[in-house]
Amino acid sequence: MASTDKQTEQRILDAAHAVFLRRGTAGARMQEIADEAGANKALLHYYFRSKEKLAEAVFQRAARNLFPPLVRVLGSDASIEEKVRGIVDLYLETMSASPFLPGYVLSELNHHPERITRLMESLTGTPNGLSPRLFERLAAQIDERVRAGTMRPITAPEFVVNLLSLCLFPFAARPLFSAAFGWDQGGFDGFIEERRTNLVAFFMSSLKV
Amino acid sequence: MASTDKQTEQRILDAAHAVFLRRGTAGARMQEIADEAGANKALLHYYFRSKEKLAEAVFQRAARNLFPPLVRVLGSDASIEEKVRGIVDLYLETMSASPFLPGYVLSELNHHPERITRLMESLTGTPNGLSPRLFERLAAQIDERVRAGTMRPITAPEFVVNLLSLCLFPFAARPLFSAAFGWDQGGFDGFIEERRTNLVAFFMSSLKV
DNA sequence: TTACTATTTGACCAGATGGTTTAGTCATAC
DNA sequence: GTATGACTAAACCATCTGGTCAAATAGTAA
Repeated sequence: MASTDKQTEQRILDAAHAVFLRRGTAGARMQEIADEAGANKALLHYYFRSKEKLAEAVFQRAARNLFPPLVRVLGSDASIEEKVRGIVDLYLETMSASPFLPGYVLSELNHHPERITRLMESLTGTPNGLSPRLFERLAAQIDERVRAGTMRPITAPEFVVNLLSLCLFPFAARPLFSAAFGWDQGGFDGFIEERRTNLVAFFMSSLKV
Repeated sequence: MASTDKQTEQRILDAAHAVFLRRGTAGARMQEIADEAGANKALLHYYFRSKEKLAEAVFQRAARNLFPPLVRVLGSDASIEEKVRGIVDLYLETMSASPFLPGYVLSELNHHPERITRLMESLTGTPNGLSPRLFERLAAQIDERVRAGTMRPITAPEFVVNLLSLCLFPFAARPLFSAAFGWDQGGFDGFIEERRTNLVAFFMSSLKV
């Protein structure tokens, strides 16, 4: 129709994104994606050769949406407080817009470990699985404060794991928490909204000596 | 052969548990479950009518493994410190034994929200979706300390969400973290082992005024 | 217009999958 | 010995699913 080139491919990718996220890769059906894209099933294969290729494209896109900003913030020259606030803001904002993202990405990484290699490469830039470089700056900042006696000792991985856990888990477990605390959509949104300030306070407080 | 009644049914359930957890419900195949159970595909339908029923059974079993202990600890008369330590120990221990559990349960809850109702009922005992009762005791304990000025203000839901996030997320995101920090199996295990003490300290520290 | 390419479609296919059935084996109980 | 219930093996079925193809439909340059 009116859709030329990239228009259609993008439309398909968007539809695939939506369907894969809500059904999971194995549970997603090409037909449903086609319907959601307002397109023909054959057209999906015209642009992406197979379901697997399409899934890969969606995953890469989702991962690119999720991790590079994190690496950027952690590797920056901002202070620890700024980094914490930056990451909390980043994730609570992003995930509010697409709440299925964390669960989807984690599930994919569990079921397709081979994707992790490529993912890490695209994050570090280097083909090797070198990781420490990513958190070097952060580790140095922590070390500095610990030596100065203004922060409880904590390793960089522990720092990152804790922060990401606190940011992402509530979204991955959203149906559970919503049921447990009797939240509707608004209730959950309210919780997240408050969390933008509460979480920073909680996390920074945990670092005090 | 030598296996009577429950023996076999249990064997099938175990196999289904393993397969569903590592493939996800949609990705699991009845044939694979049969193979893993050392049984016939027809036998699966002999004990459980359909894949859906089998999946339901596995989920209920997984959930019963995951949540009731939590409710028990949180509702007990133990002090806040004891509760935190209890939950950390409980989850880091349990999840080390079956690392796919958190990801599986979260994924299921996202894809089959209708199961939550039944789950909550079995947790509270009541058919109604009443939640506050579960955390009443905890809320009172927190309130008490906040009034006494020995604890930063925090709501009971926030408390629970944070604690669960810190306990469960590392397992759900284990492939990611392992790749990011260059951990092999032993590296991850070591991290979790240290976490048993670190996490309690981290969490309690975050509650200080 | 014509010719050529990119895009789009509907019909179709082969294999996989959940599920059923049939026929029969093997203990154990009666 | 025979009836019963657990179990197996294999064939079978209806449906679903990913994937293909030839034909149709723009779109565009000559």
